[in-house]
Amino acid sequence: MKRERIEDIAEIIDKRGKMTLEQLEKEFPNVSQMTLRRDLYQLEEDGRIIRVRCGAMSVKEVQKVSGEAYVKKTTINTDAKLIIAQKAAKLIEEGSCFFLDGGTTAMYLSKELPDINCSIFTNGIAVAMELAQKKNTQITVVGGQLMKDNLSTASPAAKEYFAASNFELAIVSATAFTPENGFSCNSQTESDLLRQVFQKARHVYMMLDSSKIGKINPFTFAHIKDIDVLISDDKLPKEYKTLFEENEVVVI
Amino acid sequence: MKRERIEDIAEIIDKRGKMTLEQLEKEFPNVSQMTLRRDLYQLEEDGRIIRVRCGAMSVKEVQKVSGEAYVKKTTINTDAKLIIAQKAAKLIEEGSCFFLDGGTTAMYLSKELPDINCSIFTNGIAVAMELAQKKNTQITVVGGQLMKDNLSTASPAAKEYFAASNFELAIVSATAFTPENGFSCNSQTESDLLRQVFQKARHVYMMLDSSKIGKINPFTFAHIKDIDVLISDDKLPKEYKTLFEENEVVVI
DNA sequence: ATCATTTTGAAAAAATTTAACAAAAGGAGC
DNA sequence: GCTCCTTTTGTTAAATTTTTTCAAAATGAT
Repeated sequence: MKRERIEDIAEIIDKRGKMTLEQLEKEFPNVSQMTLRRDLYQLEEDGRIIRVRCGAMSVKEVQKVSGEAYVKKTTINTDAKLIIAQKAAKLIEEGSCFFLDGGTTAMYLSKELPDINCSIFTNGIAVAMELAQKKNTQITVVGGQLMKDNLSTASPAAKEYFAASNFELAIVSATAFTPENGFSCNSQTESDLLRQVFQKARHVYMMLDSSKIGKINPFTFAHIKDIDVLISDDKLPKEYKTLFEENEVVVI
Repeated sequence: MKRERIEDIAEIIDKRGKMTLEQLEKEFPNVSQMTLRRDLYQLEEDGRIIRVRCGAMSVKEVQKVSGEAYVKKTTINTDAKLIIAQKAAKLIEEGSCFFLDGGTTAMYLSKELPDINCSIFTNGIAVAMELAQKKNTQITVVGGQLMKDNLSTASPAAKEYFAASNFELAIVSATAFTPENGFSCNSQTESDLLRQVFQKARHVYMMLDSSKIGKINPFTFAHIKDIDVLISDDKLPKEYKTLFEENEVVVI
């Protein structure tokens, strides 16, 4: 019972790389915080995790990123992004073929994604590296100039790039959304790339965490009517939900 | 002053593996605890340490503790690769524009490369991530299918890809070399990509650690006459050195 | 030399972590 | 099944660490 729980904790920390105590409490609602703390202590003794402020991180995670630079994960709206990623992961079918952007939410999705046979196009190199750990996925990186802030690539040559590629689904996220300005991001080439992607894809799933609503970024790449499914978190305001639904967007 | 202190802190933490704030205060008696905290925060952002309760620990240390999976790969002839990388780093000039492959040696080079203004094309996503840390480099990722074993991309569409790109220098490494079979690797698309690169580049620097000499891989992408400079380690046999020099290759 | 920006220090405020002890749960032996 | 003993767990309070805040000092550019 105890042993089992500790195993579960280790596993979940390995998978997510990092867990706050708060998150662990949500995962294990029937034990107290103190018990979880004691479990973490033991896992630290076993050398499987490193306890940090507010939680713990996986030793494996640190080792994994050893080749590259270990980049601190952004903690902004972590929970929301995770929830969205988990929802999105459930929508991916074995054998499918889709485009995934290079954002933070996509990073979470990469981790949550089961190791199924599927083919993924991405413009995020961190996403690509994460996906590379899976055995059954086929990954294609869209080349182009690297934007250091989000580790994504974008290139005006995307059009030629996609000429011989096919994917029926695009899963992307925006950095800002308003009903008037639609979905926007802060890079023109990225915006262009996404437009190309949308032309190719038959279906578009938009991952949008609620903190992005009401914000505007310089480059709009899509409007409500361009997407088929909106994946968001619990805090999505009702009026937005109905707005999307009125436009025939499935809100999850 | 600040930068220097942060460097010192990083060094001492790397050296000892772990430092409490209390210990750091003794090491740096003329700054306040708060300053040290802020320094640690920054080092964490840079990915060099992990802050834990009461202090911080070195990321390197964590990797050492039980890091066999990834480290295994990188310890084969590590010294040789580092030496080669350091030699290569000295050859890079400010403002230059070059192609760098995605191999392990290139990874070392990325780390050794000074943060100078230059433009780099690469097909290695781990290399790209490493380079992304530098402020002054411009990075372009060559897209294509991702090979999970070496985290490199390659695509038959490379030709079109390079159509509008220019670089005068290519810095690559081979996984095998014999005088008869030339430089070879074990992926056909990678081999094709490198041939394209060689057509574009005016000069080619080959990084070859001595352990690769005498080995043959399935796909040859270059011969002695195709390269201009050979960067190797101390264990390069003399007969090979003269062989290269006879073919007008500069051996470093 | 002056102004703006960055860095630093001190103390208060806000956490999180540890400690302590009692209650509950398991388990061995009869 | 029951008792005793050990292990595990939960609650609360105490200790400690971390973060925040704001003003002073240092730095650097014009």
